[in-house]
This record gives sequence, structure tokens and C-alpha cells, in this order.
Amino acid sequence: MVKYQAISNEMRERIKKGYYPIDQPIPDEHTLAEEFNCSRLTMKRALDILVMEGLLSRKRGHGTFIIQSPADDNTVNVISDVNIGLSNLVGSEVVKSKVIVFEIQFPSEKVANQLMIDMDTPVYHIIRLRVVKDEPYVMEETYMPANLIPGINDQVLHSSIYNHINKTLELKMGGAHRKIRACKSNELDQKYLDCKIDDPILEVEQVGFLLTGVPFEYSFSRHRYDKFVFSTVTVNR
Amino acid sequence: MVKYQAISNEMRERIKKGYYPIDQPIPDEHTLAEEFNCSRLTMKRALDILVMEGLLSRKRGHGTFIIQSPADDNTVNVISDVNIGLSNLVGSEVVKSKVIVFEIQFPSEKVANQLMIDMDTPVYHIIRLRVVKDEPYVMEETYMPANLIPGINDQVLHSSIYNHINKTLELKMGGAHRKIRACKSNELDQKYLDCKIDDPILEVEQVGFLLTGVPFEYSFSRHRYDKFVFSTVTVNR
DNA sequence: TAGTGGTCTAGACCACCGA
DNA sequence: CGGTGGTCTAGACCACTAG
Repeated sequence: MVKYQAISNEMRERIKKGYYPIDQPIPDEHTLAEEFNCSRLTMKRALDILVMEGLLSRKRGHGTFIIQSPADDNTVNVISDVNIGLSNLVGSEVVKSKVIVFEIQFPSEKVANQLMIDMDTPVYHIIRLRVVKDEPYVMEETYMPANLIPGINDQVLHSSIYNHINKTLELKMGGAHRKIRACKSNELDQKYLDCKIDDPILEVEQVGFLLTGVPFEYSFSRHRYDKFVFSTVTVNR
Repeated sequence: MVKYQAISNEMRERIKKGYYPIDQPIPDEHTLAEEFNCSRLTMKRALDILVMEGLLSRKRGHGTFIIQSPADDNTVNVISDVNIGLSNLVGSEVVKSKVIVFEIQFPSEKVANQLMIDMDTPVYHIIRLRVVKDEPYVMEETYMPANLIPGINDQVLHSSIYNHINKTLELKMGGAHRKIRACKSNELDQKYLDCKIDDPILEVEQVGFLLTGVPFEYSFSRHRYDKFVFSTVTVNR
């Protein structure tokens, strides 16, 4: 744990515990830097984290303020600063997978375009149903270049692709572009997600890329509308 | 325009124009800092921007890489790093507003909780239909503390609340917590958004707060499912 | 081991804000 | 004007990765 993270954690605790009055600015950076025995830049970086988390708000010439707004929900959330698999999202709950499609094929033009490969490069085509607490939760359709992500098999598909990439292949994920939309359910949704014909679907289209910048995954996650909320925090800078 | 932004812009142009080969790292920070005649920290900060935009990806001990993944769409997008009103989102298109509800009332417990006020503090309750190119686009239900955002009237409602807050009241917006979900359409949606009974809705629930951290807006934006996509870029750090 | 990005310092000047 | 956060420097050491 580096210094600015440690300071950031301490400050987060203080804020949550009401150590600072919420109707006035917290102490200025110079004062805090002295208290924490660090440079002002390090103090600033510690506060940057809390600003990005949506806990603090700053104004040059004015001060740093605590944002008086709650958060969280009881449905499962995705924080937009995290990019992990579903297996890591639902905490201690067991995520089971049912493999509906697992094949290797040549990509369509659209898929090839998103993955930045040509149409002669084989891709995995995977459709998995993800089940939490014995209830269908999300259906994921995934395309991945087979040469980039080797070793996908039935066992991997039944646990976590992300863990396979991270731990077995030792590739580091860099991030993702995402698009979130509402759409109507199709026959596959109705069959596997157990939703009615007029139930909407929350679809997340995603291009995931490695730290090297190479796209490794193009996927569509179709969520039951009553079990998924996508959460983000946006802070002006 | 400060130095690191100027450098960032120059680097963004270079990357988009293919100045650097995409299959190898760009020059290291020390070399680039020399070229741009700046300190390494400033160079790093310039690259930080591009990392956050999803254009670059870094790995300690390895290098900085160009992310090979396209973006954008033809539907209207929201980038998660921006917090502006719809009026500023659709470019040069004219946004018209139809005011459906405009009243002042005492907040429900839920609204009071989100706005961090007590239930004795009056709030505006506004429902507006937003129309682009003569087609219904989104219906926004908004609650705002009346004492915090004074001067809301019919004229403001027919143009842009955000501009009123920014320019007339000279308050600076700090950011927002957002939740995005799919839901079924209700009678109001069907009546005003011109959607069918089984058309889904993309709902964005939002608590907006000022730079002082004070929540000023609790809103629900209900979008036609075929005219809105929510876009985000996520980068691991 | 050499080269990369990550962190940190001490100090400086600037831009913006409120009084 | 004084106080705030924003930027920038020059240099240092560290952590990680590749070969």
C-alpha cells in the first residue's frame, strides 16, 4: 500500500465517520499535508481518489467539500471503475454457468471490426447462462480471438473466463468500452432467462482490451431487467 | 490551455493519425518529456488523460500502448466523464421541451433522503418531455430544492435548466451518481414518448450535486429504447 | 541487469475565489 | 488582498518486466 492510498483510506474513514462537518470545507491541502507528513502533491493525490469516488468536490480558491449524497442499492451494481467478471461481482454468492453455445468460427465483419482482426482469424463464439442462487441472472454472448486467448474449454467456461485470462494466461486486462441499452427480449432470453415476452432486457455491449491495448473480447450481456442496475459516479474535473 | 492539456491534445492527434505504430509501445515518458520540453511528471499527466479516455494503456516496466479498439455510434451517447444537460448533448439539433408537470411540493421521504433535505423543505417537481427533430426523445422527472435553485419558471423549463444553474445562478456542477436500468413503459411513457405498450424504457436515475457537494437534483430520465445508448469507457489503474 | 512506469519530495508560480 | 486548489519543475528512489 503506497502512501497516497493509505492517506486516502484514512480520509475516507474520517469522512464516513463524520469527523469533518459536512457544511464547511475540509482543511486545506497544505494543512493536511503537514498533518500526514507528506508533500502537498501526495496529499492532493490522496484527495483525487476521493473526488473520483464521488465523496469530495473541489473548487480552486474556495476549498474542498464533502458531497452530501448517498449511494448504493440492494440490486447488484457495477461500478464503472472496475472491470471484472461476474464471478467477482456478486460477492460470496456462487455463480454457476450453463454453456449454451461453444464453438469456433470465422468472425462476421462486425465482430472482426470490433476485435481489430481480419475475417480469417478464428474466434471463439460462446453463449453462457449465468445463474446466481439458482436463478437465471444474465446471458452472455462472447467473441474472443482464439489465438489470443487459448485454452478455453468446458471447465473454464463453467468457472470464470476472467480468472483464466488473469491467472492461467497471466494477461492483464486494461479496460473496456461499454454501451448500455434497453431492448426487447428474444426467444433465447425467454427460454433461458425465464422472462416473459414483454419483459425488457438491459444489454451491455462491451469491447474489452488488454493492458497492451489489444482487444480480446467482444460481448453482449443480457440482463434480467429486475435484477441488474448499472451504477456510475461522474465527477467534473 | 495548460501545458499538459496541450501536450495531451498533440499526442491524441498523433495517435489518431497513425504517427505511432500500433503494434509496439510509444516512446517512453522520459524521451517524450525531452521532446516536449517538459518534466516527466507533466508528460505523465498528459498521457494520463489519454489513458482515461481509453486511447492508451500502460504497464510498469513494459511500456505504453495504443488501444486498438474503435468506439462511437450513430445514436446519441453519454460519455460518463461529462455531466451536462441534454441541450448540450445532441449537438446542433434543436431541443424543444413540453412541460407536463410543474409544481412545488413537500418531498416524499425518498426524495428528501436523496436530496439530503428534510421533509419540510419545499422542492420543485417537474416533468418535461424533451423533443428532438419533432420526435419525442426523453421524459425527465426532476426534483430540486426550491431554496437552492430559485427562479425556475416556464421560460427556463422550455430551454435548459442546466444553463439556468450554470449561467444565471452561477452555480458550478460537481458531478452525479447515476443508476441505469431497463424497465417497462407506463401510461405516461406511452402517451408522451409515443411508445407501444411492450416497448421497454431505458431509465437513468441521477443525483446531481454542486461543486460544494450539495445535492441539487434528483431525477429520472426515461428514454425511448431505440434512441438512446449510454456509453462509458473504463480503464484499470 | 537495463529500461519502463509509479511514487514522492520541496519548492515555485499561477488562477481563481471571497471578503 | 489572503487563501485556496491547479500546475510545473528537477531530481530521486522504487516496483515491475523483459531478455
